[in-house]
Amino acid sequence: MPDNLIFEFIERIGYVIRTEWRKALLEYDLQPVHLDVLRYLAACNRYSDTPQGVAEYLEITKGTISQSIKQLETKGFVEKQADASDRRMVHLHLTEKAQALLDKLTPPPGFDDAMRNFSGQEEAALLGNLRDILAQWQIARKRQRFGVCHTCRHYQSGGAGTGQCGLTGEGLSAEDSQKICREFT
Amino acid sequence: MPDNLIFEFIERIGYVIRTEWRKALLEYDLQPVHLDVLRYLAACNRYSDTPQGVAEYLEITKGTISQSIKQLETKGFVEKQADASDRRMVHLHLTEKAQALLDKLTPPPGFDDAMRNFSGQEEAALLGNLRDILAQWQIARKRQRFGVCHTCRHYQSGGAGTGQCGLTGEGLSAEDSQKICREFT
DNA sequence: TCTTTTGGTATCGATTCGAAACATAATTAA
DNA sequence: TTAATTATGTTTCGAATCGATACCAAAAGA
Repeated sequence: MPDNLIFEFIERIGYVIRTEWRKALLEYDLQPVHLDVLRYLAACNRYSDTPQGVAEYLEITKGTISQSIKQLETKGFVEKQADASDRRMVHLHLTEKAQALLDKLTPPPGFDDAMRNFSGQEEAALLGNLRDILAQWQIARKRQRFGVCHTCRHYQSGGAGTGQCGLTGEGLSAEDSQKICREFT
Repeated sequence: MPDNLIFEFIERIGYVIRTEWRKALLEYDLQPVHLDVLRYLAACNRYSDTPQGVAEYLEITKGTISQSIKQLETKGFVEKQADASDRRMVHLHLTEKAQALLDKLTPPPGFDDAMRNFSGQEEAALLGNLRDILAQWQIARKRQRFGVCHTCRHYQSGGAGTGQCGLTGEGLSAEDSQKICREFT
């Protein structure tokens, strides 16, 4: 059962990642879920930086995530900004304090050292395999899909990495195009 | 930053694993930590199937794990057995109900499908890489080491997969030798 | 206009988790 | 032997997660 072994190792490494994070977060008086939220906000685009977007990505109910965001706001890691056109919506922005925390904890202490013996070729192969597993699994799960903007069906290239979203009509910078979008199709 | 990308993918797959488990466990009225405990007990040997062993492996305080084990016992997934020689110690055994749950959830639904396109060669390479990362990281972390019995310094081979533990002097079956031990050195 | 949908918040109960205190048994030192 | 220390496990406390549910307000549709 080689499939099972691969699963076991990914799961165990994942567990160690969470353990390292949990211990590191104690100093900041934060819970694991808070880091998950911050990591998502750092990676998502401006259509997806709302409580609902966080809830869908983390597959947690919005009522629950509302509480976690409240904590993050109180502690100065997140700022809320009302949407200009839709008064129901709230956009969430990371503070510098949050960015510093992410820089420190991604990847967690020691992980990079563990990769030191890998060649560039091995890394590329490993990365490709992991990407495949995740992509195939996402398809099998048939869940709400999140994807990187510039690989979306709505994305219209405008050259030099910039583009336009066919769904909203808005222009997208090169940076925008690299981020995760909840409207991804 | 290819290291970072590899980390990101392992972390994300790990997150999806936990999400699938969390949803599946709702039906059984169990929390994620309960499955972690059951998985450890299924993999550890008779020197390590105690509350303390669980706590060390999961890197959670023993007071916390004591509560989780209480739940598992009440719900019929675990049975406690007093140690014959040390009256402080308690050994934890999985019930058939627990074994059935593990069989169903490991790996979680859909994961095997995601591996379908891999060749035997690719799988072997991937497995080797993951094994390396975990091993190197464990060394870098310098934490309490857990390891498979037959790779331990105390293990003395007796042929045909069986052996003897140089620490306790006890005989070890072929099955024992494949399990995780907290006395691993 | 009326209804439905969507985004967000608030509250409840069960549970996790770290921390600390505690009880008991085993081990070590005097 | 006796006393101090260490190890295993339980209990209790407070803060937080999480699912479930109800609720409010704004937007979208009929």
